[in-house]
Amino acid sequence: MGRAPCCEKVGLKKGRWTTEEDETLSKYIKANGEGSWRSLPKNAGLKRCGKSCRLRWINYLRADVKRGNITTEEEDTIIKMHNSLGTRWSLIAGHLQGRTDNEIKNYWNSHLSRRLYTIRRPIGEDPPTIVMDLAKIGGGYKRKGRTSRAAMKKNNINMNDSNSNNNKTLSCKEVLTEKSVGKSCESGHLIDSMPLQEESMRNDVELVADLERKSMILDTDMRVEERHLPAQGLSLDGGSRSLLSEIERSEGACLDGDSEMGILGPPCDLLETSMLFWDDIMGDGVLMLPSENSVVSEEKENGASSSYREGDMGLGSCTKGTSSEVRESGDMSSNGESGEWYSSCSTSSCFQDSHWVTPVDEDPNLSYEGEELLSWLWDDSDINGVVGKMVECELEDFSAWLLS
DNA sequence: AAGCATTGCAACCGCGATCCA
DNA sequence: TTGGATCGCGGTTGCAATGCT
Repeated sequence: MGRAPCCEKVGLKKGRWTTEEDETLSKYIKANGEGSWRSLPKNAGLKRCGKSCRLRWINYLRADVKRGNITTEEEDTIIKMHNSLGTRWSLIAGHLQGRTDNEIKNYWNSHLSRRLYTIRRPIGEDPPTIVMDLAKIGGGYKRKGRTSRAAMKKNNINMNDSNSNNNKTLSCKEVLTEKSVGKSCESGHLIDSMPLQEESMRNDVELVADLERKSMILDTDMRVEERHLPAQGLSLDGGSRSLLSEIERSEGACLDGDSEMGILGPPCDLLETSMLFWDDIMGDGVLMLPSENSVVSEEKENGASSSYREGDMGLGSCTKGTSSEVRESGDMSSNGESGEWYSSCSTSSCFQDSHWVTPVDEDPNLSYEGEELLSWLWDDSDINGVVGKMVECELEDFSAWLLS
């Protein structure tokens, strides 16, 4: 026997709520309080499912629901917390007063997940993981379809501002390797349609770096031993502490109370499989290491050898598929030349299973050579060739900046 | 002006967690 | 202890609105 329906569906209204329904629901809850959602519609005289009533109340009718644009500060918080928590929207919403999980989820799916794009390298290859802000990179990207409602209200959106200052525009088709485009993904079609401005590259990289630096700082907040924080000018506020508690609870098995780094310290022998992140490139000196309990899988096909931590894919989920599947799914990683691609969701994949964080200056072993990194960036053998080719747009500036 | 493509977001759905008799 | 009821969450869908051709 299947699960009983949450409510009697016959005769119930679905779809958008009317003003009258909103008023009825609001009046009833103000008079009787929240709860008893199953019986609420009947008692209130609404032809709605109890779940629908609850959703409507929580997301829109409650007095403390904050409407309007997500601010840049809120956006930062969402990005940071998503890095740490993944898609635990209700938890994230708990740290944004007046915002609902549904709103944040929608904002992420419609804005941030499209904008932030992670290019990652299988571990074991001294890999940077680079998060690129496609919206920024594609400064001249013209979107189709509706703009945000908030933006429409303001009626001042101008997606093409960056065009005006650029002399030469390269299409991404010219910039990306054929192979990369062929293995493009959801973001790929975005790239495909976006002109890439040489002039804006440096600014774009800096913007992304700044964005990621902020994320990294929060990750540092959450994961590094607290005694390291003052040296970085950081401290744990109340929200961070509670968040840390959540992380500890959810990742209990990953905590290593005996490690020399304290609450979330890294065993040094994990350095071999370390992952360098964008902030490393930026010189922030923060190294993230994989979690101890991550599974390392080996893929050796067609002569290509690489390893991948399956746990990287966000809260334990990992999908492996063909390029066409990846194309549908968003972020991606290659396992080399095997033709198989791993898809993941959003920037969180960089962090969620990277449980160990330490300032580089705490450990002299944690270093890398900029030249090697640049060499890797130039590698045209797989997806990273995308980066190489993008860098090609402004190689001199990028090289000077990278090695400075 | 019409039709199509695309987006943003409200709402729905299924399922696991929790409550409680 | 058990099982039904309820809650809460995250993923997904549907569609109105908008821009582009």
